[in-house]
Amino acid sequence: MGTTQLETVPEPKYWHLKTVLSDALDSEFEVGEILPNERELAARFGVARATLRQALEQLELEGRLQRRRGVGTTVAPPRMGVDVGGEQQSWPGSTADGWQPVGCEEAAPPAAIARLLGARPGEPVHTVRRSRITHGQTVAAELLYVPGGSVPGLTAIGDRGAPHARAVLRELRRLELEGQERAVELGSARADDAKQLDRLPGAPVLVVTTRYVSGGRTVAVAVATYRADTCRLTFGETGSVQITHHEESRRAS
Amino acid sequence: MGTTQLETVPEPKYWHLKTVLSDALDSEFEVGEILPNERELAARFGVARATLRQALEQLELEGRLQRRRGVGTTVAPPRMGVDVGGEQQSWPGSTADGWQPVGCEEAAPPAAIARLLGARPGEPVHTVRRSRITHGQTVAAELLYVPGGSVPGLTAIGDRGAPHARAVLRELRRLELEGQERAVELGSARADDAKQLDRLPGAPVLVVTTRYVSGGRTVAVAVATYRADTCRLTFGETGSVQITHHEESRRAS
DNA sequence: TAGTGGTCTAGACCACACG
DNA sequence: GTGTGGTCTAGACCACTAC
Repeated sequence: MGTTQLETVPEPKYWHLKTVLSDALDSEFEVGEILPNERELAARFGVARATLRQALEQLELEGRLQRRRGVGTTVAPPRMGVDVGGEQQSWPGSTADGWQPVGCEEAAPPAAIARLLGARPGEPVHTVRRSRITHGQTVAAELLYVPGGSVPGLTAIGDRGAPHARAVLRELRRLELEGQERAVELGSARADDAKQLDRLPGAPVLVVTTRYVSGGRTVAVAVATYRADTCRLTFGETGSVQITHHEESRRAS
Repeated sequence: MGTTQLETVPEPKYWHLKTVLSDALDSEFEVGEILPNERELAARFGVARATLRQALEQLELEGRLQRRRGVGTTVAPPRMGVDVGGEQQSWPGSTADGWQPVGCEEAAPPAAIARLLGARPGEPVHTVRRSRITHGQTVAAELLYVPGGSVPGLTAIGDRGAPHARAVLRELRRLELEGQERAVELGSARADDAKQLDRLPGAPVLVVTTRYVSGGRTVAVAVATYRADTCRLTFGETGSVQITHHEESRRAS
């Protein structure tokens, strides 16, 4: 990537730096390769470390880099496409799509969720925690809120374990699914989700909120947080859209 | 929000600060209200301005704040739900959903797009630029790539204006749409998109890539960048999912 | 123990909006 | 001009990983 000094340009240094690094990643580095450390890079480009970090942060946000404390900065592989079910309506857990229950507890959902579920604020509901694992990596952490009224077959209060989580999902599948609504937005990982995703708290995540409707009522709400750095959410029938935004950004000359 | 000094805690100051500010936003501020400036806030909390900014950046990423240079920091309204068509397959521009053509030019698409379209690298295609305006605000900027072969009705090379963009869309609608695939990922705004969205370059955006299929071939590819700070993408039939991640984060006590 | 990225400081100057 | 957020610097120390 050379020892190029940055010229005096009207655009921010970190922005220019990002471009230079991005090009270098394409031409001079392999996926998984480790970059020189931040102090070294900053010196090489003649900028303060904070400025360099601003460029690295953007590249990490775009999924080009992966940084791990105590280890170093490596070139990230292209984002993996993760299907989040565009067409077919289905209950969570009905297919082997990489989701696996982690645990379950009875807890009062956030006020907004309680409102959606038509539950009294503060009333505890089944709260199933799941992980989605793709290519050996945890790509999403989910909380599924199920009011007791949706799964009347369950009597005993949960034992907080994966078996009980599976029982809740099993009961849910007995209902006829009439429809579901989905929304995607940007968020930052809470401490618990971050731990599950092997990221630091505050890491950028894509939050997928799903509302399950049966019998004209909202019977469950799922909030899944996907790692924004490594995932591309796909909705198509085949999921074969193979463009990454990173490639799109490099306009042809 | 008081003059509380931060105690010595094991968690990062900016993270704690974010929590404090978030609570203050809920209880002591109205939407649109302007916050004290950064130097004032930093002094009030006894931290360096850079540390305070780290907290503000996160809150802006989550759509809680809006910062404008030369103006100040204001409390953002809840994110608006923007429908990106979950069920119905439709050509772009077929309904009055807020999209409006801005211009059109003949240009060589990025290599990845050319590959998808089955076009030779470097071969120019119709490139339609559109804006999506919702509630008076530009929420998305889109580039729609249409190879000449997909719209044989068009003869003359474009005049780079909105009329020609409309002509391309009109011709596209003559084809029978067989299917479409969609993907969503996190990106940062290029300079041109940022300008269209009234944001600074590098602002976080949700990139929606759509592949349109007709006659077994990919006849068009659209890359739409949505403002991640102000938008929640909805895919449901009615789009009535009203939870925001911000509300979800505040777990009930 | 050595080396990495993560956090934090106390300044400085710049670009932009508004009166 | 004045005040705002945006950029940048040159340090310091901390938390974590791996040897």
